[in-house]
Amino acid sequence: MARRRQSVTIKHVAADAGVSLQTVSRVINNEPNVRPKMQERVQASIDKLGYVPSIAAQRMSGSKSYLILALNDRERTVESWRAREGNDWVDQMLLGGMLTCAEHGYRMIIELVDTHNDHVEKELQAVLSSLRPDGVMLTPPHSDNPLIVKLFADAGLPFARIGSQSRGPGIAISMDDAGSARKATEHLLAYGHKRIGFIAGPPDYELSGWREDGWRGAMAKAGLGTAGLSQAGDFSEQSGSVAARALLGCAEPPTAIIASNDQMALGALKVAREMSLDVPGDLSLISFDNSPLVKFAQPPLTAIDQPIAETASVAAQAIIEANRGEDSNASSHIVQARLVERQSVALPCPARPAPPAAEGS
Amino acid sequence: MARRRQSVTIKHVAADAGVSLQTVSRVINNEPNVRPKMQERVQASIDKLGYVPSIAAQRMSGSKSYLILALNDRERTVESWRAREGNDWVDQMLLGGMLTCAEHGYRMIIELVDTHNDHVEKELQAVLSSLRPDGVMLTPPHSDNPLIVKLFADAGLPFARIGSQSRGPGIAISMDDAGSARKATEHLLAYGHKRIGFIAGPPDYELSGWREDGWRGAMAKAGLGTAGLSQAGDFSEQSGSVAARALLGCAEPPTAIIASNDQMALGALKVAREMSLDVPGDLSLISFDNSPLVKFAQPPLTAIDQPIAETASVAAQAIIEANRGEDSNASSHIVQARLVERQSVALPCPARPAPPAAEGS
DNA sequence: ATGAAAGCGCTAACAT
DNA sequence: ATGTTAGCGCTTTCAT
Repeated sequence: MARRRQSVTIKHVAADAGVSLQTVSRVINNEPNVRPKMQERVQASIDKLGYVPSIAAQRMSGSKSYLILALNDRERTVESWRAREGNDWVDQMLLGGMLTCAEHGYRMIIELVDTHNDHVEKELQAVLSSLRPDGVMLTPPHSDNPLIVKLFADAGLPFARIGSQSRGPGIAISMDDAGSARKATEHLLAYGHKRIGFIAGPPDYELSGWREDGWRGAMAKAGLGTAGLSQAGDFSEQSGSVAARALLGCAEPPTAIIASNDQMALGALKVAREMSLDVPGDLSLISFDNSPLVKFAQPPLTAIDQPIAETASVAAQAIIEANRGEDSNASSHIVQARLVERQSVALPCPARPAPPAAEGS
Repeated sequence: MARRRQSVTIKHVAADAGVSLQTVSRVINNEPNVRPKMQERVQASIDKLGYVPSIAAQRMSGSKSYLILALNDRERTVESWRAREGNDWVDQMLLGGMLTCAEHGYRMIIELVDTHNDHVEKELQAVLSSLRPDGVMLTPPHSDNPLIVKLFADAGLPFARIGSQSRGPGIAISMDDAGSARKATEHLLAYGHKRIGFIAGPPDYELSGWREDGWRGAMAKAGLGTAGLSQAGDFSEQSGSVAARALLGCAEPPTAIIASNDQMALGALKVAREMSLDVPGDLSLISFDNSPLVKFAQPPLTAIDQPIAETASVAAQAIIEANRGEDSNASSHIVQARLVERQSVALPCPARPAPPAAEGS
């Protein structure tokens, strides 16, 4: 029962082909100095015996581990899994990252890190020691964590910072946050909205700022003010509700709201319903991320799609290139996001027969 | 830039503690024959240097790899990821499997296998050779694939067959499919339904049969017939619609339907809407799986929750136990599923003030 | 263009 | 209870 079948090693291949281990190694790694005939003969043996090198052994002798780590925030990830609300960013990372890795013979391993813990560094160092990955993908909010970034930089390990635009070590990969927010704002502007509210994300996520900047920029360009039209949340539905209440409760409420993520948009939608505001009749709504959630909302929400899969794919490619020593001069990438139109945007309320306003018309 | 920081090895620890490599090794692995004093001294050095053994090296010298493979069907998984419809079984497997693995110092790696390929065996053999995992988790429809099962059995590798009840090598882990279907049926029965339709899954999934059996059993026990009340689908929404149309279009249509998965239930829901049948007013509906999808349906669907996370957790534990040589006498596990009540079940249509029936009252 | 030898970090088997 | 030796499967020197 315990007799584990001895698998075929480089020795078997060498013996079968009647060559030295070295030659087999050269063939495996596509190294020069092997005559086509040899190459062919060895390859035949490899195929015949079904030989596949052990990555443990490869790694041991100073070669690659063909492992790429994807670091996610433990608490946030586990919570999202438990909530079962259809948030699928891990799946999208797998879709983009794992498949791209596989294409190049790499493997992606998800690792959850506990940032609250004050031994983050130790924890990460431990993962590196035990797995010796060839590269790492950082996701927000780790992508801009100086401690973490420094650690990988010092380790001389290629790493990608997803959702980060800051300069510094590692490859920064972001979607065009400001541009996307601008796109959303312009979409609303085109519908004739003038008072467009914005629910921002928490300040420890850099992208919160970019998205807000994009909105502000588009408003300014249209000659519109933004005073009293911005509220910050923390990405939770709850906080979206609070922000929406503040926005909609003021003297001159917005006719449209852009929320920095789906959850907060859903929170805003709830508040609209409580206030008997029809979406999109009385209030237009655009959210960021486009997780499955918003497709099933009532009404389905128009959203900026965050291209997580593509981002992860680009990250994987960049890491693999770095591994090959191709010091890709591009140390930062931008992946474009697109606006997915659904049914939460319409002409602004005042443009249609509206209920009498509370005061001053 | 490329100067990869040399990480600390067992040698450094040994030198620092002034002992032999072996002693350090014994401490790491909690082996006997180390005096508490020594143990303490070595541990101090380990902590001080932040030493963590390299799993590559451990694996090389005949020890474990601390890697557990989770095999998923490539096509089905990728399709589900691309569809972005909130189907979260991969996340749930990670939630249950990965966290449990982590608790025991193991790591879970997701691997997608292409069953359509006729070299499945080669593909799997290659993964085994390259990764040398300590165990494998099989998911449907692989759990009952004789070729695959035989391969792992021959390799002497501990493996779990998730969603399988058949005897044979490996640890079979299933939710109580028949029991759950019975539970769903009884729930409907309790509401007074007599004609309860069933949309079965495709026959290549063994659980399709069990679920149908459970329904049939409960009906029989209640003295009710099932003739003309069953239709098979293939787990797609489309097939659910077809099945529902067949069921609802007959002379004596059911007042309630149980669908073997969420997608098919959604298909049935769509048909009900097309036929102007109110759910649950005119038709009660219960689905299987309880993916996020059904929470957001209109109305939210009552469903049997498939406890994927717990199942994966049990699988991981079983594999790890097998690794420890604890030949757990339990070669099969059953994880209970529960019924989540939402708003798609009500009294049967004829029991309430109903629109005049087509004929016979 | 090929092969032989040394060693990666660790543990199993054998001393002591 | 501790240390020594050999070897896991592979790649890197360094020969030839």
